[in-house]
Amino acid sequence: MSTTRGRIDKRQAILDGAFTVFARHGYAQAGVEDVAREAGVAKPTVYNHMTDKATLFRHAMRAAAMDALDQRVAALAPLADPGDDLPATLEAVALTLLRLHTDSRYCALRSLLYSEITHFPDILDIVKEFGLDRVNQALADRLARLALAGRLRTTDPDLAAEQFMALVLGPLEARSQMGTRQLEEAELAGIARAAVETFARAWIVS
Amino acid sequence: MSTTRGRIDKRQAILDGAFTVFARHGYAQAGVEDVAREAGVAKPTVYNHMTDKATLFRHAMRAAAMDALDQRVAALAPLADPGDDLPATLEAVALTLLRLHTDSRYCALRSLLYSEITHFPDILDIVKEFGLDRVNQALADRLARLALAGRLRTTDPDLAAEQFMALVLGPLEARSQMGTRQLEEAELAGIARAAVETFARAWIVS
DNA sequence: TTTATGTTGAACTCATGAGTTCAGAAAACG
DNA sequence: CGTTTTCTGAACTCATGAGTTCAACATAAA
Repeated sequence: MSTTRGRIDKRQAILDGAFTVFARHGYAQAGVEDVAREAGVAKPTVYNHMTDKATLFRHAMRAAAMDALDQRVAALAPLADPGDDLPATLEAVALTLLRLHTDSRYCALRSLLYSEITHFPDILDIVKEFGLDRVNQALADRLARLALAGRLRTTDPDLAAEQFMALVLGPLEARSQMGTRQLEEAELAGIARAAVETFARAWIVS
Repeated sequence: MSTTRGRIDKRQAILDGAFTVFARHGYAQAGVEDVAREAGVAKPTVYNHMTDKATLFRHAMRAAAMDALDQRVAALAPLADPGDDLPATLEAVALTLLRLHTDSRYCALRSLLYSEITHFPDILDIVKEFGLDRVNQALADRLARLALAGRLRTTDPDLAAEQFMALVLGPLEARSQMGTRQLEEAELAGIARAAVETFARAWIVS
């Protein structure tokens, strides 16, 4: 087996610590020594698991992106069976998405993707595999069901999903000052409300 | 005078070259030597004008952000006197904004802001002074005039502006794969069209 | 031409951090 | 228990890049 080594498996601790440190200082400014300390591990141990600082970065980013995608897709669950009040359900989903988007680890993930995409062209694969496109697709699936049930205009579920996400997340990014300002719950709720109101005028039947 | 020195004033060349190099490699990976070469200047000359690599970065970012803001505000001009066809005017403005947003220097500016905001907390001032908030405000002003003229629902011009920007730029960011994929003109036009259609349903009078 | 200022290239110092080495400790396993 | 595997800490090599120094050079103004 390779799952149980001489000691505990430190791999996960290393990946977590790596993401934490990269999130704090950025790729170039973060030291492998810092990662080791954050993970409660010695520097050579890091190199036992990861050949490179670059490999370490890629694995840490991949893990964080997977995690983020799972959370977001899970947030769409209420749309599988919305009650009588579709706008209320949409508003609840929007609010959950907004809360997830204000999480500091997610903000850091986005920053890192944006900043290192030139230096690591291959992390684009991570975006394609675990990025917001996937959330859009999942949302479009839900909306397609609703259109089929006659509760949504039946033109283009992909476009509807795209615009819903834009109406929810766009104002957040505009107001959050690049993730530096922490919005209160009430403001998030206001954004969700406004987004759903506009979305409803364009897409919800009667 | 300090405007005319012993030779030509190299300051602008240094700032331009600095932004180009920072955009290519990121702050940490970019060398002052590279900046000097890009600007066609010797390394000590850079230190004659800028005390620090950090100062160099701040000045270069500020200049680039000012430039970007000017372009965007200028793009709103048609709304000062829209013809009979308000949706068409909005669509034209949206398309111009989309084109500006796909410019590689602007993408680089956003990447740099996102990635270095933790290491340079004070560039947040640049965002506040020259960021998209200013565009939102300018747009809200235009929309307020239109509301007063009875051509727009008169509830909240700030919200309308925010949602317009979200509907235009949100789908762009979703589709452009973090600025790596270059969209064709036709796709941009499609985004603008869809954005204005939804915006019109929610905000345009009859 | 003289003077003051700015520019140049090259060589320099110095700190930082990636990646390695190694002898020894500690845990898992028989 | 002994063996094997992994972890540890400290010290090491080595490349990179920020910032400086300096003597020679170019230019504008006096």
